Amino acid sequence: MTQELLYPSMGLEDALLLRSVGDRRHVAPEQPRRDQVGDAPQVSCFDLARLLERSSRRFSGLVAAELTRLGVDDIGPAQVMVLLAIGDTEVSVGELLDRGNYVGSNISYYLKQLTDGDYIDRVTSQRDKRSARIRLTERGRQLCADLRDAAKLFERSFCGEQDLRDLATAFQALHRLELVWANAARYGV
Amino acid sequence: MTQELLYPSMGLEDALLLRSVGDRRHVAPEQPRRDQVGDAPQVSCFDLARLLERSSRRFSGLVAAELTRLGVDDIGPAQVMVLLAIGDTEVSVGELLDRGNYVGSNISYYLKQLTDGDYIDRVTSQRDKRSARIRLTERGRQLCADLRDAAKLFERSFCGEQDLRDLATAFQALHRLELVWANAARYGV
DNA sequence: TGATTTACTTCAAATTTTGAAGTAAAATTC
DNA sequence: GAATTTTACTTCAAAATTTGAAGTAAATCA
Repeated sequence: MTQELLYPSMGLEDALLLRSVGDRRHVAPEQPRRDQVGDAPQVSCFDLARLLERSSRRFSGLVAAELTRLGVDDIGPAQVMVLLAIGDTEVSVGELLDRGNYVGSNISYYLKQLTDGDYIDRVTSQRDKRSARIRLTERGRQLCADLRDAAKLFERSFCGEQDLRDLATAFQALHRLELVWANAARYGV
Repeated sequence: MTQELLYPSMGLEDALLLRSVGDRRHVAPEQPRRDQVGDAPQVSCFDLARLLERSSRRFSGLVAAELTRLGVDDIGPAQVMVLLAIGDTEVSVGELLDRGNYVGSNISYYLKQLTDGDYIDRVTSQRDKRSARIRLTERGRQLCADLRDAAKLFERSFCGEQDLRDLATAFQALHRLELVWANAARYGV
């Protein structure tokens, strides 16, 4: 996410020794409880959920900073997420709703901003005129590319092999859990 | 998260076959790109970040539903997260800020609501009168307990062994990544 | 054909988040 | 030991986001 390589090869080992933003006090998220010594750490879905939120906030902060650096000031991290959710292909609003688990009116709101900022194009589908087909404009594509570049650079400078494996691990595990939660929303709850 | 066991032993295998909330269309989040066949799937931090958001939203929905069932209508999932972040011990506002990576005024706002709803107690610390000491009231403790019970029940009914392992895996991996991101915010960016 | 459903959008209200003060108590500096 | 700075918050108002209840227009169904 950064282009200024102040600490080109800092890995997590160092990260663990560092202080949080602003040096107010050190980063000390609770550790998951261990029920008995020797057990695998007990993680509740709440522990995980709070970590999800915290990580999201953290990441949004990074994106916001990168947007500032790129001189983009008409959209924020939330809109960027939608942009990235669209990807290279043409999608319908409904697809986006599912992809991000958004609410309809919410996506509409974001799409309006993205249209106003000329990041996306909307064309009504010919075969179903209720449905809007959405894709990135050149500007949108460029922004995504810039962000991806920054991310690549960031990964190379701040992440080790292990971190990248963690990324994939977290993704897979979380993806499975999300399905369980989606389910619970559908039934159960 | 649920107490109605409509589908007592539904595992992820089944989940994969199910439709999303409202049956509008099926759950089809993009898969991470594979650069080459046979490669481990390439996951970018954006892919992960969007998954984090989506999962959070999904989970918030579950908590909201559970709150409704419990007859709690003066606070929402966001406040619950703060409540859970407090835990069994007495904490300062600053500690909470770090735990959830919140902004100061934001936590203040939540704490006010939680105080109004009698979920927490705030006492000014004697040794540092600027600092507020915060802990759960009986009501707060009870709510947390109820939620944890619901989660336990939910886990038992909806999650298999693999899911629980995933929970732990995701937590650990994400925890590491969060540190990298925290770092980037501190330096780099 | 008329009724219903789907795929969205709009709008207004409620909620949440941010940022720029402000306050009061430590801790530092002079 | 008085003045300054820093810390640990709170408050307030503005901005951003989210929700929910319409509304519209096109498809589909009966």
